[in-house]
Amino acid sequence: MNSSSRIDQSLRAWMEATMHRSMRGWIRFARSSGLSLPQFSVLMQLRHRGSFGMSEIAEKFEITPAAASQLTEKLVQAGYIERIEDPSDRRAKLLRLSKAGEKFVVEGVEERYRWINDLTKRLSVEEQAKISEALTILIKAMESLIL
Amino acid sequence: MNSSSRIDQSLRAWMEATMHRSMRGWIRFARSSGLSLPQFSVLMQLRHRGSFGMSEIAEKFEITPAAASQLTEKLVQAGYIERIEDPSDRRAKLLRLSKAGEKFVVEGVEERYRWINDLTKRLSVEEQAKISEALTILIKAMESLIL
DNA sequence: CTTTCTAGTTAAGTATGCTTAACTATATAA
DNA sequence: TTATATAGTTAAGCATACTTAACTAGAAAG
Repeated sequence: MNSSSRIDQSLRAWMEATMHRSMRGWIRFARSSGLSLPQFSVLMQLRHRGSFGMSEIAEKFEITPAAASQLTEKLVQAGYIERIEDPSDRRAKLLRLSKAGEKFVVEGVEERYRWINDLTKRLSVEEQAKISEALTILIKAMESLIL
Repeated sequence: MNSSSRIDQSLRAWMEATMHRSMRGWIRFARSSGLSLPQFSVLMQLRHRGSFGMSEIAEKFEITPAAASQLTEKLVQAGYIERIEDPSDRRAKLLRLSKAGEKFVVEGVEERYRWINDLTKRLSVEEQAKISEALTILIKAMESLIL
């Protein structure tokens, strides 16, 4: 079986190790800011992909449009996102991060990934170069995988 | 600021990409099996760390002992974990995966990481070697970071 | 032996994220 | 123009993960 090849093993081991750490930080940050995990996820998606329609939120998170509407409502109330009318279709709404939402998410990401700094500090310049190269390859392969 | 160095950027980009994909698969698998995300997380922890006491669950997930008890109860009912008396302290319970639980989690991990296969198939042998080497360095650094 | 502390359970109540159903408003098709 | 489909909202109800409080049982300390 291919799944037990050396590189697959390494990738899995790395992901196991980082996922735990990252998830914990993520959940903590969301909670400490008074947001639920789904709410925070919506903000992350918005940051990642720019603006979104309501129905795309519903689809992405596999919930009903009603739930999506309620979910985003709270984020609007909190001032993290703006819900504007789509000029090309007046039924539709476009959701996007507000200035405050942008700031909030960036801070969250910063906090979640602070440990990466501690990690890379322990590496020599040559090691860093090797890893950068490897990750660049991986990211490129990942992108082509999605398409 | 150090956080904008090349390697940190690569690591973040890679983690952003993989986290999204992995999380989605994780949530899907948990849901499709009728487990909540916290319940599935407990199973993952048990697999990762062997057996656990109830209070450790509570601590790990930052919930009350009462909640931990209720959480695990469902997993016992479902036959995924065994709750046995700690021989060294008869108040305490040791939680561990049952045979069925073990099988279930392994299948879940398999499903979650299937895409890694698709990814590595796209890489040349040299690329794979480079990445394996890089990841090995990372994993080692990660381990020393935890200590 | 008695007191106090610790591990876990149970029950009742709360919070909330989700669903369905009914609705408004706009777009599209006949 | 009328009919149908689509985007989103609102309200009511449900499921459930969580809390607190009261409890049992065993360990540790006096």
